[in-house]
Amino acid sequence: MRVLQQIHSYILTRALPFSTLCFSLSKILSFCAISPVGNILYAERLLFQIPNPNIFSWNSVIRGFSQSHISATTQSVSIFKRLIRRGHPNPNTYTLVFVLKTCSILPAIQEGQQVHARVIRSGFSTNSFLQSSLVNFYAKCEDIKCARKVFDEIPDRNMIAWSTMIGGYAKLDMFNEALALFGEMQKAGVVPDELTMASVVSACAGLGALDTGRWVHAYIKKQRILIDIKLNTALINMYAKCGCIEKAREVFDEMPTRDSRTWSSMIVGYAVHGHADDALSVFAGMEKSQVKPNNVAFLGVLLACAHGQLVYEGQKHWDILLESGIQPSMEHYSCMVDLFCRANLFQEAYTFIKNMPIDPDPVILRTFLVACKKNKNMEKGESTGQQLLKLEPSNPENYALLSSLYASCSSWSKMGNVRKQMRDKGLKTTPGCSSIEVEGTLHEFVLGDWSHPEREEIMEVLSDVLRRVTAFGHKVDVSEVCHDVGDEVKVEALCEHSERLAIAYGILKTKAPAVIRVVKNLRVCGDCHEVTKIISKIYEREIVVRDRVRFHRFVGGICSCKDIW
DNA sequence: GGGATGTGAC
Repeated sequence: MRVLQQIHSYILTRALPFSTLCFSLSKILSFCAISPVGNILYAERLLFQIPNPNIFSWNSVIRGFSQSHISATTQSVSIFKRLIRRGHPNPNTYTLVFVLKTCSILPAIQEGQQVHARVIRSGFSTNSFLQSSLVNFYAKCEDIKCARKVFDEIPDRNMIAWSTMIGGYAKLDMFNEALALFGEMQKAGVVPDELTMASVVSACAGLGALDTGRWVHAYIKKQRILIDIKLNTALINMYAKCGCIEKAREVFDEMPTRDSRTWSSMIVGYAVHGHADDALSVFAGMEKSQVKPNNVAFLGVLLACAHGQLVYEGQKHWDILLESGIQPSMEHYSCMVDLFCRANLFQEAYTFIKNMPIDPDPVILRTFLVACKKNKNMEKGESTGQQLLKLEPSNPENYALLSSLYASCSSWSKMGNVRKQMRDKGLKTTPGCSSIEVEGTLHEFVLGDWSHPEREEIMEVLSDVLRRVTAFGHKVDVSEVCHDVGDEVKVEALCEHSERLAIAYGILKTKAPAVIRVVKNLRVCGDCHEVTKIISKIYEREIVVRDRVRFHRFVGGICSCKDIW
């Protein structure tokens, strides 16, 4: 940089002709216009010293700002606007690609749309770089329909265009669409690269589609597609999300180098599988290999401690988090509250929430409300519940939780009141739902829906499971679930959880030593894993329960109870 | 002379 500045002053002092000056300065510009921000600011100053900067000079600065730190990105668009106002030189395809990139990062929807119009007006519509850039821009702005429209209008789509569209779907949780398009890409005979495959693997993870995921992994190997850190990380995540934590570990172990995302994926994978000790040892390994733990790694380790009821370890890692200089997010606070609540440290949870520097969000309040219910603490529970109803008056889970608090304290009239409020507002809770794949067919179990053709047999297995688990010495806790029967409000002691139905079905349908994989659409409790281990011993089946809480964030905290069985 | 696509989360 210093050398470049010297060359710059040399050019100025020699009073070289304008044309030479412009050309030399644009060379300097292209070098300067690479991060960090300081260089780009220098490049920008240079740009406006040139009497008639050519398009290359403009492009260098626009590109430089689009690749720089996020805070300087808007500068990229404003320099483009300045170029347009001047009226000369005319932006070329490179200019528009750089601006579209910026618009997709910000995102700047209106500006991007104007660039799109300019692409058409300038007759650049057939430029493949601009086509992909436009698809990417609309996908990043979450206007997936527009992205698809641009994509469909490309006559000869190259690999990047396919890859961009597939990635766009995957980012927006449209996993089925992503996989379907990948199928079409193969039909079209276009060979994907490792970036395409990362999106495809991530789509399999999102769907919990283990069979497809395995096939995709084999395909990557067969096609000799480069498996880099990012693709490996996506594979770890996919296997972990599909309930195959051992395979996730295998991929992890075989990696030559790992970055912070790789480590945190493995930690989170163990955490959600209830393998608290493994999560802790991977975290320790991360520190040892001198990869700085990021916020997700801490999130994973705290989640693992909460699930495994490792209060001491959780608090220890909370202190490490504070020392690391990472600003704890709401999610980190949420994990700590969950940690105390699951361990039944009611007072600690209360004090922790009170001392938080930010106001607790609804997830934390729900977690605490469940703890209030368990401790039959009417006073704190009622105020927490009211706080929740104020914050989220349209979330049925809040009403359900408050009413079950009243039920636990036998305040039937108050409970009826809350239920009535809920009815008057037309709110209904989403029932828990779990699914299991048996011989290629997906069976879904929705709580309260007993229309399954084999319900009698499932019930038989279920009572057998309950009897044998109790005999094994595990304390079977029965949760109270409120049921509306017409106008009459009745409390029934039920102990229904949808993953139990799915597991029972798995036991009914398989013979030892089958692997039973269940995907639950709500958060799985830590205790569930413990009891699942017992069942798998009794029935000689390997049972894996994975949750998909990512898609149901709004119910966070609702399963924060120990009484899964 | 410079350009488009990907991974983790309560």
